[in-house]
Amino acid sequence: MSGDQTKKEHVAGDHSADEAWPLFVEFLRGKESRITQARRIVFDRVFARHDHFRADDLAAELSSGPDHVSRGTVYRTLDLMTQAGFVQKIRDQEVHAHYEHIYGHGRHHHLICEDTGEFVEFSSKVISDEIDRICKKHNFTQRLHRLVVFGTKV
Amino acid sequence: MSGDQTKKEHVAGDHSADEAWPLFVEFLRGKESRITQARRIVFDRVFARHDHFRADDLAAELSSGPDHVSRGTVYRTLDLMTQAGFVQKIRDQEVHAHYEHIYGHGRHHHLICEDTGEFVEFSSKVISDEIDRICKKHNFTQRLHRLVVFGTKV
DNA sequence: ATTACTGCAAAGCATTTGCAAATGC
DNA sequence: GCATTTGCAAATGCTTTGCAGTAAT
Repeated sequence: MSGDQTKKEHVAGDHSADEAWPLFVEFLRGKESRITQARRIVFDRVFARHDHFRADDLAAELSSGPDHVSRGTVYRTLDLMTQAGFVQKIRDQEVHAHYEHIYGHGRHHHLICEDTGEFVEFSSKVISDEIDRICKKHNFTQRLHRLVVFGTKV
Repeated sequence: MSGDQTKKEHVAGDHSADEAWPLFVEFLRGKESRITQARRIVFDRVFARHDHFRADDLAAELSSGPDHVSRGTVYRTLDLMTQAGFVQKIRDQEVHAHYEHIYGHGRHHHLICEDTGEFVEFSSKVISDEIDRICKKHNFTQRLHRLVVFGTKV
């Protein structure tokens, strides 16, 4: 294992949720939204996990047991937490699979404007070389990579 | 408009489909699969488009009219074309949204092993700097970027 | 008390699948 | 003629939503 691989060793009763919670409270107050039990439960569970997770899994996890929170509320809370910047949705914008034909195209990447939906394609040898280097370092055989930049065209 | 933005000026009766078709035929033969009308229609339509498209849109487009092909067949053909390397699915692997909490985490990217599902996180200043440079060049204000590398861990 | 939030179950929606009929070989 | 593929419609699986009841302010 390569030394710089991000390690995530956290104890179960991680207290980062406790640290972060007041910030979420502030965020909710700012939106005239309420501080509820269900939101606290979801918030804690998100911070108890230190991996990527699916909204669906979290919802399933919380659908039974003492800290019961319904599916709908889990999704709604996750959305709030995303707005507040506590979680990131790994696949924002792209709700469904998109395709493009690549015959005769070079591999390229996209700048996607969140206002208009326009996109600009670009490619960069600097980036592909760097990715090659990183893969080599991690003994990883690359099949393809994908880079998307979200923002706004000024 | 920036000069190097990829322009895609193609005439309607683009002939790249005709050029590429024999290769697809070869691919299908190699799999003992059949060369059918429906496949040809989908193939042509994909090449007639020069933008990103959704499988669903294409299916809707082909669900009526003279060149009728059913939804199921569109999806199945798109899958074959992906295997054959004529199209790329912009969002492969990730069928549903994943989340991760980012409080206290630096922005990072992932190498995802397609065999085991394992992933390695990494970050690279070289890459973020290059992206900044490209955004600047295109007068683009970046909100976030996402980079994923698919492959196998050896 | 008022208003937002929750739980539930139903609706949505892209995608997949089963199966009888059609088509390619 | 036989096997694969198609079309259709039903099923799937995640996500969203409407609404009546519940909790927060």
